[in-house]
Amino acid sequence: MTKKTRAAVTKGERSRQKIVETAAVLFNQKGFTGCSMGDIVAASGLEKGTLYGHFSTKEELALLAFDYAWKDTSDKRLRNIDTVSNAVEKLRLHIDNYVNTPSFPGGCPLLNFAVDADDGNLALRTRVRKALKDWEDFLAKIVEDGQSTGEINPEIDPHSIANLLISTLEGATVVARINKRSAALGGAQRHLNLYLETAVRLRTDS
Amino acid sequence: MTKKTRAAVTKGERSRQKIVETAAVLFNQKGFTGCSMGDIVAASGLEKGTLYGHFSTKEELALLAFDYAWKDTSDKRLRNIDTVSNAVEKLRLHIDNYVNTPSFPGGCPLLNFAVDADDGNLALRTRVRKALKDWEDFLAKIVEDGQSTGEINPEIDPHSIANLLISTLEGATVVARINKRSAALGGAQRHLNLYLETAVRLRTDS
DNA sequence: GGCAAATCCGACCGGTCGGTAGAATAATGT
DNA sequence: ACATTATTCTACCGACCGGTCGGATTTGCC
Repeated sequence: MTKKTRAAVTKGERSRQKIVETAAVLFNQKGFTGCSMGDIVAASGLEKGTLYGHFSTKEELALLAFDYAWKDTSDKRLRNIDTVSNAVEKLRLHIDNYVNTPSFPGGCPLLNFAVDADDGNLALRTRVRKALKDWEDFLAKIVEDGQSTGEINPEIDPHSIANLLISTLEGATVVARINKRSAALGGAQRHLNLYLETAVRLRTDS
Repeated sequence: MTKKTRAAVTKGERSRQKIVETAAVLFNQKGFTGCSMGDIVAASGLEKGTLYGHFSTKEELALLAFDYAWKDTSDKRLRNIDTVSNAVEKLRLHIDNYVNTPSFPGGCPLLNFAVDADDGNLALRTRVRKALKDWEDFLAKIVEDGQSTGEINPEIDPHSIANLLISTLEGATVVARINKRSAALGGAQRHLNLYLETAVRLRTDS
């Protein structure tokens, strides 16, 4: 039963995971420069030497932390999207997930890391850019599929729609965070849904 | 000619101004925690003792720096708006100013300081919130005036429109910054202009 | 020119930063 | 049981952090 296969997970792997989870929250809340390795030590319960046993620099840890935070965020926003076949309905559900699902602690990681890493820190910026590209491509693909089935107006560029959805949602997130009220998010949702129905969805009659 | 009135500005005031200008750029580019007082010393040409002769803490300087950066940004976005009387035209011009005027070094200060200061730093957050409120009120006022003159659909809440414009523009700014391409800003402008014409402006005929 | 006030300089402070090294401990294969 | 390896802990490093302070220098006024 032991063989060469390990018992579930090794202890080091568990520590490693714990560090990434802790760092993801802290970096997302306080920013890369605003969060010290000491903060992560305090919050994780592990010791500094242990952290550097698993990751060689603060930046390397930040990259993994972003990946973790973004995967969590991304999964939430994509929930149940594969259960609806209608393209416009997929977009509406995505918007609803975005607006009504509690976010990763500290708010949208894409926003936080983007603003945090836009000066220098090339590796982190590249990671953020890829995350945005994946998101945009995912939405554009839905639109393209909708255009193929004749459900969506074929005259609109899929990437323009994707960009608009992302921009509006992220912007509303910024405003909502400043105001500490989610009104802006609700407004964005209403606006986008109306936009989808009036300009994106292809009218089959009238 | 000398009297008690000083010759233009005193030297201390010039230094003070230089410090604020330098700090505004640096804080906006690198963030509050990402920018050290040493950085400001190096960039301003003045010495540390001088900085603390004018400002007692880093945070106090950051408050003034934000005010400076925001005033500069705000002025640019409001350029020529008082020269047009039409409400929708004012909004369109504002959007155009936002999209096509080169921003303060480091990007929109509202965005940068908001993300930077959302953990702790109450004073700075309050400042940011007020800046957003002023902006929102300014746009809402234009909409209200437009409703009074019968130019704008009276059924839409002025603050909802203001919020939507701000959210969309700021979100496009985030996306554009990540991509290092302004495509998202152009897309946002086109979308908002269309929105203004189809849903905001009150049709007088048809 | 002289004098006081305003301004500036730069060495210095304790604390914290990211990062390191090696001893101590826990897990594993036989 | 034991040797080996994987993992963690503790103590420490030089650099830099925000902030201080007394002396040097400039400035405005008579």
